[in-house]
Amino acid sequence: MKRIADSTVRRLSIYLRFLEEFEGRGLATVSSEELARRGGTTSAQVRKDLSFFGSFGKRGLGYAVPELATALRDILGLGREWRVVIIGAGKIGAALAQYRGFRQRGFVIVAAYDTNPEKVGRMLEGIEIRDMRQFEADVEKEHPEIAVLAIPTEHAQLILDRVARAGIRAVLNFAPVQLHAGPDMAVKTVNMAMELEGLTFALTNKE
Amino acid sequence: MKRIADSTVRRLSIYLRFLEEFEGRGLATVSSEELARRGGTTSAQVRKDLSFFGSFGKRGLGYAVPELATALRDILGLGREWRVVIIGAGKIGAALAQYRGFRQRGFVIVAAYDTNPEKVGRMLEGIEIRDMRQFEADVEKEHPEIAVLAIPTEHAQLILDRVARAGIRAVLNFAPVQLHAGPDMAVKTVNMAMELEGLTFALTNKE
DNA sequence: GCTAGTTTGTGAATCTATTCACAAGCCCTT
DNA sequence: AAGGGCTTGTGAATAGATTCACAAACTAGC
Repeated sequence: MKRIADSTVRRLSIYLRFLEEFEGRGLATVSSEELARRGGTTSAQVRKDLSFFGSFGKRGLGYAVPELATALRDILGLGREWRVVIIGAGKIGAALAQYRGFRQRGFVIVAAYDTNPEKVGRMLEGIEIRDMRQFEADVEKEHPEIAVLAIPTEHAQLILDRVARAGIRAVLNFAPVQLHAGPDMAVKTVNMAMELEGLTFALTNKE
Repeated sequence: MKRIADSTVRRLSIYLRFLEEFEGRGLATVSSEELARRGGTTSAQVRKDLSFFGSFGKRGLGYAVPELATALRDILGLGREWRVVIIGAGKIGAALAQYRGFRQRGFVIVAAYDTNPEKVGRMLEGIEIRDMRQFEADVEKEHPEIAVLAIPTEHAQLILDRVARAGIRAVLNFAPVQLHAGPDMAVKTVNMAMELEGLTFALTNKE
């Protein structure tokens, strides 16, 4: 398959969100124009994005809402459940563990891990906190597909390597550090400090 | 000033992080090649990024670490303190309130706001939780520059409008929704569900 | 079943970002 | 002070993403 740009995938997520809203309201069809307005882009962009994956619309009419939603869920891999482990049972881990957006989208958090013996054995928002030492054994048994790193910067690369060796191929990283991984890994970093710096840059260099 | 791409600003943040690490280790100079390797880009990209803002290096030698760090802090607007308010004293608000990366970078969280009377008056990680009803009056007195939205999706656009009307020009949004704001506003959205969807897309469409 | 009014799908054109490639400048050695 | 070895800064070339623009395909009204 032709390589799809990251920005395209992000927009597909956005479109899907609106489609689900429309689905809830019982709307039957939607035009690229309407999706574009809501998503802050252009109708040509919407059509181009969709055209990478097929022909979903009817000329003169638009897109059938439930069908397009299903198609997008398929494309994004959301037609199934994904098992997620959270590594790091601190405040960020807790915020993620209770985040409604995850379960809504089919992400099931199977466990949290920590090295702190004070925390191991307790619960984090209803999720069991396990000893990081049993991580590899658990992964072999339970086969989670995604790991979320909510740990201090200094351990992030080490833990990423462990996660990769254990066989998990997708990682969402919240440590404010650039991680390096092999080409078979999908790693996304959410760096809140960096986002804030984008804002201060904008404030500082305003016209 | 010529418009600078978002991706360029992100990379400047990354370079700055490495420079600060090098500064701590007492290294005097660094080459674009070295910065590129650490930051996962190319040396030409590093030099091009910096060239938008001036000439910071010495040919044959590289960049003086402390000087370049200072220059980048200046460019990114990090040479000063920024006052931040957190709106929403839930789990995400708590995670942000205690996030070390912020204070390290000169971001001072002056207050958190919530509408829940149970929470108002209590503390969130050492930060006072105030009634959202006093938000506008407080902003007029204290002039925070940045608002962080850690609130449910359904209120996000309404609160953004209030924040804008109160005179705050920069917003970091954690609600998983596309927000619309005037051109004088700088709004960044961190959408964790969307990042996860980028991962499931990668896992699903692997070669 | 014909016409008017829409809206898609997609090549071509444009715009933006990245990479190439090399002259110019600096340090160090001799 | 001259030559060799690096590394920057930057136009030119390339690659990538977005927008334009229009033929093709559909609906509805008559």
